[in-house]
Amino acid sequence: MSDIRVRFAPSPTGDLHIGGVRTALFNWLFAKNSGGKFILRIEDTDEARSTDASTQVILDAMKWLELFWDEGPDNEIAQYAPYYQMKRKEAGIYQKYIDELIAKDLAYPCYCSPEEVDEMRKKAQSDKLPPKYDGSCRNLTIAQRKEKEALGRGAVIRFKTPQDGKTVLNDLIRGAVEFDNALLDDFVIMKANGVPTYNFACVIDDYLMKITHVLRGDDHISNTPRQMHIYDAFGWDKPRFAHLAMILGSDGARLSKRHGHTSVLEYRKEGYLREALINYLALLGWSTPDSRQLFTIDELKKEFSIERCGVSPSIFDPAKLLWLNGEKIRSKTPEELFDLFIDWLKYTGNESIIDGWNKELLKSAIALERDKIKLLKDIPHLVNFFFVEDVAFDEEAVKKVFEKSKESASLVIKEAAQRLRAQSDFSADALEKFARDLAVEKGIGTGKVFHPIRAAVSGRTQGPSLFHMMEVMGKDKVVKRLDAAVEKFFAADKN
RNA sequence: GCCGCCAUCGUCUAGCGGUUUAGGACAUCGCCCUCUCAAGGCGGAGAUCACGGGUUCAAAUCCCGUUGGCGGCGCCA
Repeated sequence: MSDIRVRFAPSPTGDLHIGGVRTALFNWLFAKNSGGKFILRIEDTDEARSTDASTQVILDAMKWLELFWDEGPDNEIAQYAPYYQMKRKEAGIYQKYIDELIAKDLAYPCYCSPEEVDEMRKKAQSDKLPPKYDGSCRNLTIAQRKEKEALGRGAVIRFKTPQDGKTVLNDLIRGAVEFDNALLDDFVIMKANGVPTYNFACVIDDYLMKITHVLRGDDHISNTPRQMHIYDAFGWDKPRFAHLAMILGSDGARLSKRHGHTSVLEYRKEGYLREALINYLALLGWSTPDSRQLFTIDELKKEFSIERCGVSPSIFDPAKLLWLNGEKIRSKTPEELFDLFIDWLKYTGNESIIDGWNKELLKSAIALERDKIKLLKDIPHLVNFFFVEDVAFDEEAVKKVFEKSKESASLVIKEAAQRLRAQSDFSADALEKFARDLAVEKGIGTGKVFHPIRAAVSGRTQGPSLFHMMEVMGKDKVVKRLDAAVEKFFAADKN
């Protein structure tokens, strides 16, 4: 049993998106790989934007992907609970550490208004300096503070950031990254409303929850020196940091709505399998020396390592995800696929699609079409012709197969309708023999026999292997459909 | 503007100084298989390893610079 503890700490301000899941996945894989613990912590300190609905969506998405957490919401370990930062705030956890910092003179109240601070930053920027808070309130005397308070000015708490020297982050993925401390300002660690800011709450919680490795997107890399200073202020050991390269959209810009689906649940709705999404995401920023593509989730848990994570950003490629989904679908047994399809119908509220459909027939039909399924949502269209009362003939089938060679099509369908009535062996093999014999007997090509039968029975030019399809449909239905086709297209013909 | 990160086929990547005519996968194209559509098999095209300097007998691999992309610079996380 290792002592490794990692966490995924999303803020519930929207759906769980692709980048977020990738971070969650890598943390989870790392925990599983090392026998460590995976913790889920909800960072809901943005009161304006955080919503319960959003929290629920994140939890649901994690559960769908089966990225189960060892500790977190619904699985609270007393020693570390709660796992929601606002609840932790209410428990006074952060205030205690704020007080400690103030007592040590490592933090101080700042009475400047947001507008005033904004001015400072603008001025610094116009002087070609990094935009910084100017430290006005850094060395206020007690009397001066009282004076400001008397004026009714609310205060935030700022951290006294060291202004000398450099901070070196030894990133597990990137190596040493240096930051000049003079470029950092006294950032806010507690807002005027008493809620801690991200950079503070994150450190306190990671410390309290005994997080050993912080694996996160590299959009956090410049936050890291600030957080490191807080660890130092308390004299705490720091976790190891590892910053993952970002996932970008097709145009190289940050992944967003205009690149298509960004929410995990949208992928679920489309009929992607969790294995496909996980396998695909694992390949975005991680690889093995042999550049292998296909992994089961167990294999991923076994193979994953932070050392093999890449440093350069990657572009999200929907085409490859789609291919991977097909691969995963093909690796399922017909029973598994059937269950997956039923789950998908329930999830999307589309159960009525299969009303009246025979479940065994559906299972067989899915099995027949498996190689063609890219998304679970493809299934209804691929198999619905098995179940309809009257075959819907698509125009192409009628034109290409019935009208082009009307004479032979008519002959074939009429013969088939008549003879198959008496066919006792309705297995695919027997049916194929029947069709081939018919072709020889009438002196026409097998194509001219097979295609009309397919069109008559399914209404389409494309479909599963013809004779397996007929076997699965069964004699009654096949004969009935052949009769109907004769009636509809060839009734007037003499033969 | 300041700081940081990054830079190999269209895309994901392998490569960690010589074994490289830069390998694999997706996408794309062609052929084969074949009752259709897929799936599968085989093959093609696709990368002057962003550019420019070094270091070295030898560089995609190490160093510096340039350019470009991205990220951060909030009482957002």
